[in-house]
Amino acid sequence: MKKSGIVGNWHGMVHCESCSIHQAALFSVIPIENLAEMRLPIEDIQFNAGASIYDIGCEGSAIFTIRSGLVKLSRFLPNGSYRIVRLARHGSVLGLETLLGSPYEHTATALSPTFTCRIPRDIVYELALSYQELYQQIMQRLCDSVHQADEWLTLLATGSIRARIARLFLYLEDKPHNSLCTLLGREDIAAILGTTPETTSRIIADLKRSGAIHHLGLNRFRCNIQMLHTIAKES
Amino acid sequence: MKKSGIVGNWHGMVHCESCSIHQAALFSVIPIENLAEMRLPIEDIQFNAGASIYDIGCEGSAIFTIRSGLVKLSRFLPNGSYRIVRLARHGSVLGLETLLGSPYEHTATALSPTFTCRIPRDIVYELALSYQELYQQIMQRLCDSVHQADEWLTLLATGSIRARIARLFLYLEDKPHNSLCTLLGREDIAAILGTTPETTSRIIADLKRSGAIHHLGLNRFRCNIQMLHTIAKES
DNA sequence: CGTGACATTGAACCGCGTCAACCTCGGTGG
DNA sequence: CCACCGAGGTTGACGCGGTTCAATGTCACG
Repeated sequence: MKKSGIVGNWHGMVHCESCSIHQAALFSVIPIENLAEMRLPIEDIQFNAGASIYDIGCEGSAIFTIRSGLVKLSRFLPNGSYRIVRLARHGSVLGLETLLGSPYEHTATALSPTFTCRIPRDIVYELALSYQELYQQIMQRLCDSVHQADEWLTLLATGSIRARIARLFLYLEDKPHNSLCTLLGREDIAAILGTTPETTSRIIADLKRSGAIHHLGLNRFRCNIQMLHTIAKES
Repeated sequence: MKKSGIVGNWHGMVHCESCSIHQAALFSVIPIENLAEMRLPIEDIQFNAGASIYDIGCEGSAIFTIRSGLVKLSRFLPNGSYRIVRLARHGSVLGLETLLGSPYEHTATALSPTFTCRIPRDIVYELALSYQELYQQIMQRLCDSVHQADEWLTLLATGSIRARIARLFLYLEDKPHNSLCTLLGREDIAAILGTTPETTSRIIADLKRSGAIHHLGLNRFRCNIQMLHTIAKES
């Protein structure tokens, strides 16, 4: 899970035209043959678990596409506590606010080994001149972020902690591999739900006892979707 | 505060070129003389306090610019409770998700008499063809929404209810008319903060006693900004 | 003057935070 | 190879903050 390095590792320039997630990526609107001949200065950067991708308040000049991995976006309160406001995965784009001239609005931290493409802001501007559909793509991403944020608030910041944890399990469930779920560290869960690691731990133990989830080792769980849905509706 | 009608009242077509909030509006990027000759099918619609502007899940074909008034955007939970996820005021644009083909993602309800311009989606598409800067405008609005949502979560859904209420006062303060603040009904406040009307009422009474706020009648308050900031930092 | 919607207050209960002890497990060094 | 160590997870006891339910107060409006 965790290795030595804290900062991202540069791994050379990427070839968008042969990207594994091309069809899900921002530049999917650009014909592959054109991408191939453009030689864009897009870098492949990897982050170990725990590494920071960028920090809140920093003037950035690039966005990041996540090819694989899991990233948390956090914000801080005057009193020093913090809250995770979103998770980003495969296909997400981070730091879109820099396209509009704002500094980064979150601290982005890798939760698992994460592979990203760093795309300089100016490249996006340039491409948008020739490919107006790129605007649609960006608008779509922003719209998705708004939707995600609103759902986050209603699902994961409302009601009893028990219900929130059930909703988090359902939220994290790998839909393809049915009813399997990889959970985060207790402190991260607490920062998502607005509670404490202790309460989190207690309630998860409770869910295990009641049979709503089964521990498979190393934070992997098999979920009883039915029961979790019932609990999610409570309170 | 509340009159008879529940639905919006149609008040004729608007003249964008002479709009009171033109410089803050979506179409500010379009030269006034061009706006004048276009005769856009944009309607002026008013809503009384309590009236619904649109409902979550409905297929919409228009966005709304708020010329004046106050609007709450709500989402609902499986168990019937609901949460206010954002407030919109003078200059805000509602329903941008329809531009991307999604149904409305909130129920939008006027909290005070509200004057809006209803702009059909197709008009935006059309104008964007000639005025690409319009995309920047829309992206800016979306980005603002994301930022607002994230702040909402960290400020108004985190920490003790006492701290949240203090932050809400600071959030609602009319910056120009210093330290004055118009509060909402207790139930709406509760739906913003994720608590109950009773707790809200109790804590507001407490803040009055401690001198952090002074009641001026009909939900108007004069705030002691210093004290509120101190309380906002607690817990 | 009566009525209904909303705000306030009280009292009892309990969910959750807090603090502290203990356990578990993977990594490290002797 | 094993014993130790430290980080993170678990569990217990206790108290506070916030919910709940119910009664009462307040004000705008018919």
